[in-house]
Amino acid sequence: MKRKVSLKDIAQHVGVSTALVSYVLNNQEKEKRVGEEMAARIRKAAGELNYQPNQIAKSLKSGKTYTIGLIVADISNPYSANIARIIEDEAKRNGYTVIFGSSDENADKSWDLINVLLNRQVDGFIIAPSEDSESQILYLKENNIPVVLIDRYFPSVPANYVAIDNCKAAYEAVMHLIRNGYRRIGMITYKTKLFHLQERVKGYQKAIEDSNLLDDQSLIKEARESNLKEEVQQQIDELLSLSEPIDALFFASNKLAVNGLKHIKNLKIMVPEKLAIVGFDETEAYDLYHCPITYVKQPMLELGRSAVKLLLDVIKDDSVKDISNLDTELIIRESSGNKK
Amino acid sequence: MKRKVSLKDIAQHVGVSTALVSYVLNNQEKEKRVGEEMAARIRKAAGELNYQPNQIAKSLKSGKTYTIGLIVADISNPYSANIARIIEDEAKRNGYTVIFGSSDENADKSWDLINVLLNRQVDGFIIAPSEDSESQILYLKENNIPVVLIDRYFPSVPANYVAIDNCKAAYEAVMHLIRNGYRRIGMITYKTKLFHLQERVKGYQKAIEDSNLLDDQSLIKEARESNLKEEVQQQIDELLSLSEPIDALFFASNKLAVNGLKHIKNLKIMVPEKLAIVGFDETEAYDLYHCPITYVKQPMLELGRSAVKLLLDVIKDDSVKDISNLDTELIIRESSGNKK
DNA sequence: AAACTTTGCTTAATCGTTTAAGCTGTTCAA
DNA sequence: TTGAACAGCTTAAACGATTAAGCAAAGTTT
Repeated sequence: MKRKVSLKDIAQHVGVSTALVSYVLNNQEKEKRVGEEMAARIRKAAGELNYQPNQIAKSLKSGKTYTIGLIVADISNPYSANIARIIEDEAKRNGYTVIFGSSDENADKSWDLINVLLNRQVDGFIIAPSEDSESQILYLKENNIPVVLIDRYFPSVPANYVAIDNCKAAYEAVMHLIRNGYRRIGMITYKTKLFHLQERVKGYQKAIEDSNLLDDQSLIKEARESNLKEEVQQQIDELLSLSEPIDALFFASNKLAVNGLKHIKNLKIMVPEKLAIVGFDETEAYDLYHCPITYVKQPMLELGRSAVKLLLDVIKDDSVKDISNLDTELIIRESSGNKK
Repeated sequence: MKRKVSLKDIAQHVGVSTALVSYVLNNQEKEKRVGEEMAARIRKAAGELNYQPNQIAKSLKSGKTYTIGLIVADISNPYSANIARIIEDEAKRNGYTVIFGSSDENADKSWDLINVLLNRQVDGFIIAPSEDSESQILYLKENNIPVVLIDRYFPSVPANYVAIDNCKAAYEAVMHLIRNGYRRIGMITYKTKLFHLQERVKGYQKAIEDSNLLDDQSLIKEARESNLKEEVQQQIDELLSLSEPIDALFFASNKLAVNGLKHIKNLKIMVPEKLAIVGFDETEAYDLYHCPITYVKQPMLELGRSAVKLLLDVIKDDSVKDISNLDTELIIRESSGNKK
């Protein structure tokens, strides 16, 4: 690799010290009293030699890398990829670049990633924390490393976060089903301690209670990420073969919904006539289902942008802001239509 | 932010020079003849102080950042996100991290990104090049900056690349339709000069010719990325209202296919009875369509991994390897079933 | 003309590492 | 008892930038 042009090269080329070159190229000519003619010569040389400052050297000196570490569950998941894209754009708009890593919902991997990124001196983190990673967030906070949580957070860990009101979102989704005449509503979620998913269950339960429906715990099924496809299939089978089978099904994520819908399609169950469906989060797959799926839509743009803005604020003045939960929107389509 | 522990801190703590600490922590104690007891004390101190080396400083010294710059069209696109994830994993396995950027198929943005990443001293690039970005690749090559192109390449620009044989893949997809009895096969592609998409058209045409079907240019439609939804709809309408309408449709990408399928669903056209469909690239959306879509599957894992391996080879010894085109697989499902 | 002030530049330290070169003291062969 | 060989450490320069401090020459004030 051809060695890059450095400040020194310009200095030698013009016949001055590197200090002068640095002043001029950082537009400090006025404050630092650099001669007009000299400044012009330096700028000209920098242009001719196509000088590009070495950010690594700058970073070492300044202690700032203008880099954000982004840790998501899995960058190949549409939800993560979407957020990543928005964060990328907002970061770029502010002169930051993004280094990312996928934790696979695994606390060990997440810890690894945090360390790798810390060693690369990221200025701060945006993290969608995985289960059992409370201590990692605490560690960052204790060391005064700027962090903003996104999508999820731990009620036990005081930290800046940007998220939706999951309980409310689930509540509204289920209430919508109830209003449309459904009475036996099943829910499929992940087997996890993650607070935001617990909240979705809580919202579901609150809607059931508020509507004086039978609060039947056996209607709530928990699938494990590791064996998702099989467990979702089995759980749908169970929900459908109850003595009082379900007439509606609420999925706690788009991945769960897509897996479930494949099975429901194979079973040739009429949606929404026999079974109404509401999903969580967007995916283009919802549109291709024979009857478009109703789903809870998160304000992705706002989530991503707020996360970056909040992080940059924290990086700037280290103060803890708080962010209110963002509102979701229920996109109502045919899959949750009125019960015949 | 609490200042991090540096080599100097350890040195002072133990009462030795930083050089010694560096030798020990880099496991050069034998070569550099460091006393056993001393080495142990240094290691102990490093552990107690929780020393983490500053990669920025290392990079400045070594000229290596162990960072790969990844430029894709759009990280929120499932194809890009998938590749990104594979690249991330393979990079991590080799001690590299990934900085990414989305070019939005725009040469100016791509040039911006290259410069930003160059200033951050990435050791090399993996790029899915956008239209009209030949000069950028040439620039990198001229400056001996390691680059590997992925998914796409320019026949006019000699460069390392990892890609599939797009012509062959399209040929096989269309031949499959022909073998199943379809005769009027339309194709929807992007309006672009990008070689890999031209190749897909070429493969389509070759299949038509080899089968002695009517080579009708009006069956090939080109939609513009900027106005995709509307143009795809209109073009499907056109293809269906020809005096001799199409009985099969080949989409050059998954994004085109998903947009097209939404329209076809709204038109209530029976697939594959009235219209057979073959798509390009995977998406979970294909599975939820009432009749699962046949598609060309790229060997994503191999593409991503080969790209990283090739790049690391180039970084190591600067020699130009060549990579053969990888094979695709046609995943045959109901949407291209035998013509009744 | 002496005493400041201003202008326009240079010097050198610094960030946290790496690493070639040098310095001391011990051991051992001749 | 001299000096070569070696073990075990330190010194200092370097990577490429930033920036406080200093210095010489010219200009201004009294």
